Amino acid sequence: MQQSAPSRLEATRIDHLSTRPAFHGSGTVSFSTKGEYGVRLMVQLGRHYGTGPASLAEIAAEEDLPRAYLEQLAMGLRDAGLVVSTRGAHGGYELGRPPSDIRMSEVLRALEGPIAPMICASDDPEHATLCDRTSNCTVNILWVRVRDAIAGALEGMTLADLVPLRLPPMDLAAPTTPKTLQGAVTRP
Amino acid sequence: MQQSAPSRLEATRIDHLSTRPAFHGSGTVSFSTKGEYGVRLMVQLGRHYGTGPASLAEIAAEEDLPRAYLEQLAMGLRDAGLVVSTRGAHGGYELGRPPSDIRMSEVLRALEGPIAPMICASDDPEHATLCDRTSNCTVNILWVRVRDAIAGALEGMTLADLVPLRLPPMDLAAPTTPKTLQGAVTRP
DNA sequence: ACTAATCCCGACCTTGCAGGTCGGATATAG
DNA sequence: CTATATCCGACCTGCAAGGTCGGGATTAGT
Repeated sequence: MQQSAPSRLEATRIDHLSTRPAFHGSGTVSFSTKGEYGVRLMVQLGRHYGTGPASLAEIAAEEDLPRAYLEQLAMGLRDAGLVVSTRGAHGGYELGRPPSDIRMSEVLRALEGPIAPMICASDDPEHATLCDRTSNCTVNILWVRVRDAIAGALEGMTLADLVPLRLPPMDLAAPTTPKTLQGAVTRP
Repeated sequence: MQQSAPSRLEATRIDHLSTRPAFHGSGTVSFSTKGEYGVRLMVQLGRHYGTGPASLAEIAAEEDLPRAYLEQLAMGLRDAGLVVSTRGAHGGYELGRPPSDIRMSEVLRALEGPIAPMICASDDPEHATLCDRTSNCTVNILWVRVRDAIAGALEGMTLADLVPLRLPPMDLAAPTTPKTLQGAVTRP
C-alpha cells in the first residue's frame, strides 16, 4: 500500500513517529491504548493532586503522549465524574476525589466500557443478554470466571496504589488499600 | 469480499453469512476470535474424547465455524502438544491427554500467545523485558496484578469443566476443580 | 480590550491486522 | 485410485484503533 517510498518522511521529524513505544499487549487479552494512556493520565493527575488543575499540555509532555488524543480520554473521564475540568487560562483537569477513593475498575470502565472478555460475559446487564446460544454453551462459564478475576483485581486497587514514585527508603510492605479484598491468585 | 461471482455460494447456504454472531467482547479486555473459536474447538474435541479422531469438517459443522479457519487454530494447538492429528481418510484431531489434564491457561496461551495485558507485564520473560521505562512506571504493577488474576482464573480451570453438556437432573454444585478459587465481585 | 492559555468537540484521516479464503501438496483407508 | 483428511503458504479485505485538525467557547492576566 502507499505507493511512494518511505524515504521522505524520515527527513523532517521522526523522533516520535518512529519510536512511540507501544505498550499494549500483543497476546492473550489486551487493553487498548485508551486504557494504557488513560491510566497514565490519571496517575499524573494523582501526583498533581492538591495543587490546582493540571493542563493536558503539561501532562502530555510529562508522559510523552499526544495531547490531542488525551483530550478524548479526558472527556470520557470527566463524563464519568472521575475528573473535573476548569476551562480558560490556567485551567486543566484535576481529580474529582482523592486518589485512594478511585478504584481502577471505575477508571477502566470509563475509558474502555464494560468489562467483557466476551459479550456473553459482560458486567453490564444490557449487553450481557445478547448471547442466545445458552444451550450447549458451557463455555461461557470460562469467560465469566475470567471477567470476575479481572474485575476483582481492578476493584482491589485504587489510584493511590499507583501514584507514589519510587521511594527507596520507605519500606513498602503492602499497598495502601485498607479494604480486605482478596487479591486472588498470585501464582506460586 | 469474494471477488468472483458469489452466485453459486448463496444458492446453497447463506444463513450463516449474513448472521455470524460475534461473541468476542467489545469493551475492556477482549479475547480475539482465535481464543473464542479455539476454545470451542477444544470443547468439542473434549466431547469426542475416547472416540477416534474427529475431523475438522465435523466440528466446523457442529459449532458452525469456518472450517478453513479452524485449521489454523488446530495447528497451533498441535504444535503446543495439546492435540494430536492423524492424516488421511478417517483422520482428524483428538486430545493429547484427558480433558481434566488440560488447563485452560495452556489452551489460550497456545492460541493467542503469552498472557500479557501489557507487554511490560508478560508472563513470557522474553517479551517482558522490552519495557525500559522502569523508572516512574509504577503503573505496571496494575497490569501485573491483572495478568496474575487472569492467569489464575485460567489456570484454575480445566477443559473438563467445560465439556459436560447441560444435565438437568444432576445437581451441579461446584465445577470439578478442587481449588477454592475466589469468584469475587459480582456487582450489585 | 486584547491576548494567551485552556478545554470542548465534531470531522477527518490512515494503517495494521484480525479474520478470514483459496488452492494445492501430502498422507492414508477402503 | 479415489475419497477423505490434514498440512501449509499465499492471498485478500473491512474496519476500527489510534490518532490529527481546526475551530469555537471560556477564562486569567495585563
